Amino acid sequence: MSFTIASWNINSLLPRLSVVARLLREEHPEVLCLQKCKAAKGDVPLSVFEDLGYPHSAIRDQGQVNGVAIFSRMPIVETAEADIAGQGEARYLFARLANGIGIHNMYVPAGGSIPDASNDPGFGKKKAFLADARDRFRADRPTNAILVGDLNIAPDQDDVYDHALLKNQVTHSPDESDMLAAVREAGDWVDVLRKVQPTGAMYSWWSYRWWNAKVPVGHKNDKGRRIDHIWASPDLVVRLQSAWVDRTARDWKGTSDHAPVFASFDI
DNA sequence: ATGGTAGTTAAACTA
Repeated sequence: MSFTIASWNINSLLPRLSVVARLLREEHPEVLCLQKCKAAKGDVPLSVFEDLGYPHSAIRDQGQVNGVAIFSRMPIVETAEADIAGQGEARYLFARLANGIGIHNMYVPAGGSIPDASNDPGFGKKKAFLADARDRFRADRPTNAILVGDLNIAPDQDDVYDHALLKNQVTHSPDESDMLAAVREAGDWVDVLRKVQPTGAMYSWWSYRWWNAKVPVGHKNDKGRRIDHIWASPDLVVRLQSAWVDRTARDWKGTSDHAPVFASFDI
């Protein structure tokens, strides 16, 4: 049996219900994790997802900001929230599926505009979030688990279109890349997108300002960054079939500035 | 490419 999970920073769910529906109809993953829903829980039309074959859901909202959600074909048997770093924001949601797999859906703070906590409190908030996430996984090592989300960090050289330019910018600075590695190592997580494609350009986000659909992957004007991630615990990595970015969804009319990322497992 | 676009919301703010 193949189990496919998708993750997408949807950049406001309500104006993008039609693109979400298109993704689910075309790719029909078992689970879809969303970040940045920016919708109050009561405003999410669950019937739309039911009609698409996703009757099970878990939503963590924060009014019209942040917000994460999990939609599933199979029942969700357990959910948990965590207030990471005590920031009081809706950026993390856990769900255990009926097949036993635990899903960690995470939306790391973007981190301001200067990659230095003493000059930008936004970057300090990002670092505090990552430090707490690291400590939580160190204390409770995940098994039979998948972590997905917009982690707002492109850690490797090949995760950005211009390493020399971006190494001094938020999303690709050495400081935050090191902290992301610490989170991953604390949980013994494996980056499955890079397991499938260890080197070479791979991006998941392009600014609305700089997106150019005509530019091929890895071209110098393909101004993307791989900030959306899928990690798996070692016991699931041995079941990994494939992992990919659906870059075509970035071309759709009225879509998010992120592309959805996928991983499939032989369960 | 120190400009540019999009969403929420009604003037800036975040991304």
